[in-house]
Amino acid sequence: MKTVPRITDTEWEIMRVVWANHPITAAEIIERLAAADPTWHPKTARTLLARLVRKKALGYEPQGRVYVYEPRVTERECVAAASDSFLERVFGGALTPMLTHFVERRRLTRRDLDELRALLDQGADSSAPKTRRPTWKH
Amino acid sequence: MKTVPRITDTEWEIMRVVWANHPITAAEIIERLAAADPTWHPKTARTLLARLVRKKALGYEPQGRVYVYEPRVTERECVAAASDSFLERVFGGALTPMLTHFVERRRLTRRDLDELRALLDQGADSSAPKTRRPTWKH
DNA sequence: GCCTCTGGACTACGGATGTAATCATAGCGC
DNA sequence: GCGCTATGATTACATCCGTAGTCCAGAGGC
Repeated sequence: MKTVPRITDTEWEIMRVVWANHPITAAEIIERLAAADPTWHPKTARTLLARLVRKKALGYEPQGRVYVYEPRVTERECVAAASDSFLERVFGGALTPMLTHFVERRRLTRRDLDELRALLDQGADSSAPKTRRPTWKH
Repeated sequence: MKTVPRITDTEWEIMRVVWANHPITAAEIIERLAAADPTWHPKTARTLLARLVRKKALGYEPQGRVYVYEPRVTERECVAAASDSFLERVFGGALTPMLTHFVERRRLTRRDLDELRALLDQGADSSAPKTRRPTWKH
């Protein structure tokens, strides 16, 4: 099982841009970041790009005198890793309480609910390792 | 809206022990941590306790010559804050994709599924907020 | 050809984090 | 009474993170 590098808060913003637009130059990444949030400083973005390369979350290819970036980890992998880590940290690994928590926040539209119901129906037949029950009651 | 202090990975382990067992002394916290994971070093735990007090996540009361700790933030608050932050970071704030992701991992028992279905049904009755549409896209 | 500008490389720096060791002090066993 | 021990206080320290600034070399304008 491949281990993905740990992506930090701000790094996620960069990764999302790259995943959605690769191959992409630093200049364009910076432009898109700034479009979404004008407080992004170009230097900061470049530093983070370098760090992501060092972490092997991104790769690049010199193209003339600039670099063109590519993800070296998929969004799926990273989402899965971050999700596992979150689940473990906050819910002690217990999946159902976590889902319960989110569903209870009731910010779901009727359509969301239908969608999820359909998903649950599909999921009904799969083998399921039991999740660790949390010590606290929900 | 009260802002809860940011609880880090290892701090969560301590907080879970305190939430489940307060009021509780440092010695007992350390004992419980070590029981769950023998690699916990007492000194490390004490450092983290001090930090959690500084962050006002915990409070204490001298009881003879030892401290008795109490949470100063509820588990609910912290779970909600951590969940929001996770949702924002990894899913850009989009709730349904997040739920979809977890349900798709198919680690749910049939009973979990039933439970969730029941929850969804409840949610459907109680005002599906089509007026309070969130700003983020699904 | 020279100067400027841009893009990547390297440097900076305070605060957070994980992991612990050292210090000082107050009881407790003897 | 006195030293050992447990407990909280203080200190340590390498990394990581967010946020930039400085340095240097090549490309282009003129």
